Amino acid sequence: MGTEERQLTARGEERRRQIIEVATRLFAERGYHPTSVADVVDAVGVGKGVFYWYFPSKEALLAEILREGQKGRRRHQRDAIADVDDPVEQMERGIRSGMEWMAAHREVMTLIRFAATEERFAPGIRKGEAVAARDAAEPLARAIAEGRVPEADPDLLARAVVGVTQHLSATLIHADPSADPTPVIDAAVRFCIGGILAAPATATD
Amino acid sequence: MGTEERQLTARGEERRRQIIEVATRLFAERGYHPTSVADVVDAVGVGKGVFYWYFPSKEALLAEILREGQKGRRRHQRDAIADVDDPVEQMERGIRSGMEWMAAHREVMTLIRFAATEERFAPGIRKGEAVAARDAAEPLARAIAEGRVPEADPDLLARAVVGVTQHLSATLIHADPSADPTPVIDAAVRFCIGGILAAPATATD
Amino acid sequence: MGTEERQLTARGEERRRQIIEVATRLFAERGYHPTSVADVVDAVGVGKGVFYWYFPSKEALLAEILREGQKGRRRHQRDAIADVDDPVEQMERGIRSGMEWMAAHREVMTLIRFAATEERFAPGIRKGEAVAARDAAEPLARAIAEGRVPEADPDLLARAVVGVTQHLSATLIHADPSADPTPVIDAAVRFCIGGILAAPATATD
Amino acid sequence: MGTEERQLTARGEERRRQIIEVATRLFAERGYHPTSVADVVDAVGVGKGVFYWYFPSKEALLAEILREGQKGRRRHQRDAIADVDDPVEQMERGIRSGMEWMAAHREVMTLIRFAATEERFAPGIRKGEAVAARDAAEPLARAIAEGRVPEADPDLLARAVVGVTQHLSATLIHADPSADPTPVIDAAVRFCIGGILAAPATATD
DNA sequence: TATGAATGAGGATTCATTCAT
DNA sequence: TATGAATGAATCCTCATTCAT
Repeated sequence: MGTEERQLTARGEERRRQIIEVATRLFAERGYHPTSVADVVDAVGVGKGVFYWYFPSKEALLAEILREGQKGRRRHQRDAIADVDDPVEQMERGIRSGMEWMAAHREVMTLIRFAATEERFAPGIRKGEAVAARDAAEPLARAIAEGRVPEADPDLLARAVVGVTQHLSATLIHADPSADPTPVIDAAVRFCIGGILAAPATATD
Repeated sequence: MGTEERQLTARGEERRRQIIEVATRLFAERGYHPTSVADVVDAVGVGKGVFYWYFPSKEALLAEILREGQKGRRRHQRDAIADVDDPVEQMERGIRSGMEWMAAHREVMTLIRFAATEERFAPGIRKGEAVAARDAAEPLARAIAEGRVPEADPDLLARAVVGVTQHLSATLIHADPSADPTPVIDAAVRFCIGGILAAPATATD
Repeated sequence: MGTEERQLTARGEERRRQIIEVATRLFAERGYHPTSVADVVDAVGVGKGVFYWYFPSKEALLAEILREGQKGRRRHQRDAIADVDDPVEQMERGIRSGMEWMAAHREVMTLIRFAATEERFAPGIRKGEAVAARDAAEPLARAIAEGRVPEADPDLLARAVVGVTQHLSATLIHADPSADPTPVIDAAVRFCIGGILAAPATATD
Repeated sequence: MGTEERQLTARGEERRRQIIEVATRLFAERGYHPTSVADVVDAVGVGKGVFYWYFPSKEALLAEILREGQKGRRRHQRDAIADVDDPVEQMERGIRSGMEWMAAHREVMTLIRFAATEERFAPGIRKGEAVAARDAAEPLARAIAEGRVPEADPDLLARAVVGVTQHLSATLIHADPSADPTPVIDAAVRFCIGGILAAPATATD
């Protein structure tokens, strides 16, 4: 009976969640590798075996955290633009909601950024990023088709936006979690929309 | 006699450099933690003692790689704008040269991004980033003062630029090192300049 | 209440038997130590508690399998010679029936051979072997007394027979369970009878 | 640098041998699985890492012991019949020398018998046994061709001989290592030669 | 009877670092 | 300078067994 298909009771489900939360915090604080399984179970206050009752390996736990994180971020962003039609407003809302999510989940974001640098986890991250870029590229493509945004590669623009939002989150917002992130988010939106609307270089010549 | 102040012969200097290069590659490929000192010395083809002759610890080696990397990037960027006066052109040249450097040093960039996620190395990275942001903020501040760029926090704009360039490097340029990075760099420049020039939100109201 | 004296219902008896059979198979296939109690209960499709309801420990389960196996083999052999008086024919029938039993219980035989090599279980195996040797030695002693077999140590001859039959079972018959074991058994009988009837060394001088 | 191709110094070679010897003893005494690597290195009086300097794994160490053992037994047997031409005398000498080797290496023999019962090691053992059977079958085939031994499958006869010698070694000789094994060996030779010379069943009819 | 959950000692293995030569 | 060898703490993981329900 593998760990995967195990049917958990309510109590079990709670334990599992607890481990995920504690591990997310510790991994983000001390790093994935420097944090041992023993650290995690000690922090949870259970025996070592419990970990392996719920997860097949430390690696699988991180993979799950990453998967959940990327899924959560995507859902949050989708919900934020669900009731909007205008593609430019969708873009703005997407940027804003993405940053809000990151501000609220800075630990998961740290792990995602870590995972992107380690070949064992990078493929999963890249896939999630590709999905996110596709999500963001859709309104962009529409806006371009409508002539409201200059012709450009929507995937590239989407990735540029991700770069801005992720980096500002990581360096400015996460640096002081108690501060109000709104000004940074506003600035990020402005910057991104400006970047997207930038007339293509050729047009300037 | 500590490792730090050791006076190396020419041959020693070469060995040291060789270790740094091999380690940079291995750390970037497999991850810092998953790569053992044994892996490094085996790849270099020397005994373990050699490693500890040149570096006091594995951690110190990574720290050195990071330091060198950040220094190199800064120098490259400075050189690129040395003979330019116009702040807007400085910004553009800075963006461009920064991305060129990243394209040519993707292994070091991977390590920098990793190091930013691990508390042991993060302070050094943050310091380097702050310096980079200050460097970039200087022409920005000048441009703002000259009225050529709308009023905004130069540090924030600089960081947004770093986010764009770093992310596009990591996801688009590094993904296919054999492809010509110029189009991506051009688009990044356009995006960033557009973002910088974006009229402040207040102006839109 | 110890596990030993537990009074089992018919269903309980069946469960117990099922565990023994599954465990015998798994132990023989993967080895006793590499097979975990979890493997056994998973294969049976029950929870872990069930195991410890029927057996006090994994070790006790193996001991029981071994005891049952040795008892079964002995009974089978005894039944086979019950209605024969001639000691030489008894010997032949004993060899034949012993090999038949081994062919039909190769998993148990694997466990017996394993147990003989591990000090925790070896004493039990040795005792069983001594009994088997005594069983076989009895007709031998009679045949020697009757002058139909040259003077020799009956216990040693009995053990030689066990060696032949067990090894041929393990290497030739178990190697291809679908093949007809009769030719091998015939040859074993011939070899053993020949060995038993061999004139003592002294006679050759 | 894998453990395999490591070039050892004289001191290293000695260490390696020491580990093999201590492990052989402990594995045979307590069983392979119940003996931990820690037990081995403690008995040798070295740190835990030493083990993995010389062997890639506990399993590899056992495999090596088995390989060496089978090679040693074969060499011993070959040497014993090197200067003999007569196939019947070769058979006798082979049986005798095989048992002498087993008497002198009862620990290795215990491990071989254990390994034959565990699927991870069994293939190697079976291969070794096939070789041994082929070795023994050669003089047998010759004797049959010369009409000095009745027609029979030489491989089967060879395996019967192995069964006799191995079992008598394990149960009678190893039981009391201080006793003189000669009488048992003599009896084994007599039994085996008798078995080999036994007229085929068909001839009796 | 039965199960899911928990325990925690123990096991194999790794690895940064040191040391004798 | 350089190497092979050694160290031993630390790591991930397993597993026999127990327990609450």
